[in-house]
Amino acid sequence: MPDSAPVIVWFRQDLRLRDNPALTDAAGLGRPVIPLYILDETADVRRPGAASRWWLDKSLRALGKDIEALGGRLILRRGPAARILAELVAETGAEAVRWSRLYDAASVARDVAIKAKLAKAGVECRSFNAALLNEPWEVKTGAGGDYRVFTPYWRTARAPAGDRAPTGRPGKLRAPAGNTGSDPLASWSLHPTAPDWSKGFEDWAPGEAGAQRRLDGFLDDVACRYATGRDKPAVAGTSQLSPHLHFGEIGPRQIWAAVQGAAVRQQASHPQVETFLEELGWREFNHHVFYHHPNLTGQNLDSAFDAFPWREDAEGLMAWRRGRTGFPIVDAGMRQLWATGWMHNRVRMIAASFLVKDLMIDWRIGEAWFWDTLVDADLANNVLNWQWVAGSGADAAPYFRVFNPTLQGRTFDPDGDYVRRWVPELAGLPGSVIHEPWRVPPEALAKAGVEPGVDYPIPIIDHVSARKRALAAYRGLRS
DNA sequence: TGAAATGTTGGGGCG
DNA sequence: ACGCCCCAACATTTC
Repeated sequence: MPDSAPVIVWFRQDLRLRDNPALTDAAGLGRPVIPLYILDETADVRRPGAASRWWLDKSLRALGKDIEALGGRLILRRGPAARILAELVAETGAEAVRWSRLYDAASVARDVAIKAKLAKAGVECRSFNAALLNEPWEVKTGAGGDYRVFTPYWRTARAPAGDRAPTGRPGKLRAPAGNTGSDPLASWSLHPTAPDWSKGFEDWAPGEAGAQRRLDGFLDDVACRYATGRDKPAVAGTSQLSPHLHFGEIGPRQIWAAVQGAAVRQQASHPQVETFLEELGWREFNHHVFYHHPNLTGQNLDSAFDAFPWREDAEGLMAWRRGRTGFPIVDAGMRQLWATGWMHNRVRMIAASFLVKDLMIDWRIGEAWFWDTLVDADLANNVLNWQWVAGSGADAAPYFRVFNPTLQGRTFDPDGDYVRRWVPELAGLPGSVIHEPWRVPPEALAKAGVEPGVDYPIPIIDHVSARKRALAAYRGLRS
């Protein structure tokens, strides 16, 4: 290969410069580097939801600036990935392409086809792992199969099989000669207009620097009490790294290394931090299971659930989406999601349980809503976590485990601060009753300025009977 | 990474 | 002093 033939780095869900082996490899070739992002809305790959598109817009802007600082220029192109790559190869004389692997079936199929096509044209392609601690196919049971239960999976996968050290950032990027055409980012319309509903998203800082700040803040302050603090939605007790991880603005190897460093400094907090690592483990586990069962976006892992009598309930679904179910903790979560593109994990479980078990609405409907509204929407995590709640998934919560939204609220939001924040019409109620406004006497409600059914909905369903109905449906599956 | 129903135990009130 | 009942507290099981 001539020294002047460029190498293309095809960015996808690895929007960072550090610990990016595809970029490091390309930069190490000593040839001009063409960083590329393709907006491909024609592929079988599921199109990002509205919240994800908002994030992608900012993340690409940040990546573009970071690349400029190294002397390079991020090229933006829109269209079928195979065609765009072929065009760019023809335009620039590139003789190599580098990328980080994706693991969903549609992306794998696309990438395999692209690799074959480019190889045929004499372009050398190489892919790398930037997204996972372990490749999904590398973790194997004693019998050589794949795992479906988390604990034994994590026992195996937690131990580093190889080098888990993150790599650094390349120095200068050698720019290609000539001017390579690039779309203006704004022309992709990733940011919402008419209306711009993203006002509540402004606390996020998409991009590699924002991800690093988030990790540093977490390790300095929150991590040492993670196991106890993570379940309190009123408190910032989680890392909130999920969107950064999804877009690859930070990688799990970097988090792993940073946590090890921090844990050494604070011996006492090891169990707390171990719980956090376990959450990374669930992310790995989800990708592992999803890789080995690629049709789980539509199919139950446990096929017994194929016969489950899901209900049609347009009104209930609308109430759930809008945060108007009459169950304060559910409504608070759904409104936090709508406003900020994120929901605290404890509340995700409660809200998801409510949709699937109380309303008996198909988990796929909930999955689709989360996909559209979450900034951290990730196919493997979203699909498998929904199946986990529904009871159809891997190592799933048994179906009869039905969350009681009142008890969950009282336990995890004891003072009602989370509800008060996101359901302000209930803010005047004391914490002792804020999770069950229907039990507050009319005079007290009036005093708090709440008229049931006007300011705040009367519960759309009776939880006790809904629970019984769901359990009866579940029993029907067994027989 | 549940909740409710059911079972068991033991302290205290009481005749 | 003793048996009986009540019931809170905790444990177990069931869904």
